[in-house]
Amino acid sequence: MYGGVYESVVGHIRFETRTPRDRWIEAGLAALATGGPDAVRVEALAKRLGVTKGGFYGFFADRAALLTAMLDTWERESTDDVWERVNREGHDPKSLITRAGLLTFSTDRLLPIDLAVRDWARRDPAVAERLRRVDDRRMDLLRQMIGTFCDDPDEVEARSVLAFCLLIGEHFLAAGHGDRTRDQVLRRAGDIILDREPR
Amino acid sequence: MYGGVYESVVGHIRFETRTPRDRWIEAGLAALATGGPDAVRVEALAKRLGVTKGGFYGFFADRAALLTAMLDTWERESTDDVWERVNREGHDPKSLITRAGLLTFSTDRLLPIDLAVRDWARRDPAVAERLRRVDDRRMDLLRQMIGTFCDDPDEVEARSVLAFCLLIGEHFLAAGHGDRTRDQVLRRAGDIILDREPR
DNA sequence: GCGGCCATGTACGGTGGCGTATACGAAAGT
DNA sequence: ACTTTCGTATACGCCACCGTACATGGCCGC
Repeated sequence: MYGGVYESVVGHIRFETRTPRDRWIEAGLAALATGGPDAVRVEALAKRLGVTKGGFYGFFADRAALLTAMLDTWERESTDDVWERVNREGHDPKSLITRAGLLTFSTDRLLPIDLAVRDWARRDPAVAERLRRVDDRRMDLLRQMIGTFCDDPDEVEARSVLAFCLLIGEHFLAAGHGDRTRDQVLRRAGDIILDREPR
Repeated sequence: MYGGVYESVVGHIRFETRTPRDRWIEAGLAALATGGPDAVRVEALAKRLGVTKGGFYGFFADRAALLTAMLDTWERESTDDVWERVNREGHDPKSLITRAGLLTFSTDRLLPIDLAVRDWARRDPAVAERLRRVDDRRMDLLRQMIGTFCDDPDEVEARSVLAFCLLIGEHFLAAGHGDRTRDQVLRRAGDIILDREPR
């Protein structure tokens, strides 16, 4: 029982692959997002992909290699995402922060992975280093935008951290807000960070 | 080779216990803090405690029962901690927030557990419900204190969430701050949240 | 100091996951 | 068509962990 066939290219040789390397990585990231690093299990991914683990070890030396590859693509996609966000939306700094999804953290795909990686980074120094690279880029973006309407560099840094922590912490905060929506509260919090009149 | 003996009391009967229930829970929380829920493994805890798992199943029906008991004590200690923090330190709201360790999140013991529980809650609804109870209490405290110098209830809510997210998010943020210390930036961020002049 | 109690040690079966070895089978080239 | 190639299925040994059954040996009250 052999499934469909997908194309891959290595060097100049074109050959077919039923479940290419990328699909393993994709499944791995999905598992990471749902259940953390410990949920990334070769045999479980195989089952989810409708195959056995037979082909896995042709692409990866072992489970650790998959985890590394997953982090590679996550890091790349995440930084690309930051870049794309800046170019896609206009250049008005404040609206860029809120509208471009810096307050909603854009993609639904990357967000759960991001949160999982953050927790993972607390235990694995190698992951922490990658996360730091990604976070540094995002912070640069925030500093740049907040710097357009705030002169004191210390204050820029403080407001940037505030923005970032709000974006992250929101997803780890379980409390309710009475009659208000989480979104309402977040918008108002954004007004404070951006030193803007509430609408 | 039998180790030391600890006392326990159930009903009116006093008996000895070498590794009482509490010690299993304690070890479980330590493992949770270090490696997440998946790291809480009966045999690993036993090894860490210098015993075998023989006695474990006298205290707990199974691994799940331990996890529940762990969450019980965590929830109790966490809410007690909030209470104690209010009473221990003075009653000046702003200094209470920063000094009482709401900006340092007090105990070194509870913090790592707290962070682990937060990630855990994203996957387990039962954990999420417990976390919500704890967070609601903390948010109440924040609202109360911030309400002493801020009248607009919407703004109180926003600033409270901002404070909370800063406390949590800080530990999930990997970015650096150039020359500045994380603490310096946090203090300045606190100034913004508390609408206070920077010192 | 004797007997019982009870936490612990020991041993076991079952499960699930990792990584390896080998056979199979569909394409693609010749 | 025959062969090569390469992903996949299958089967295996290994190990870690769960939960159970039973043996063991300190404390305790007597």
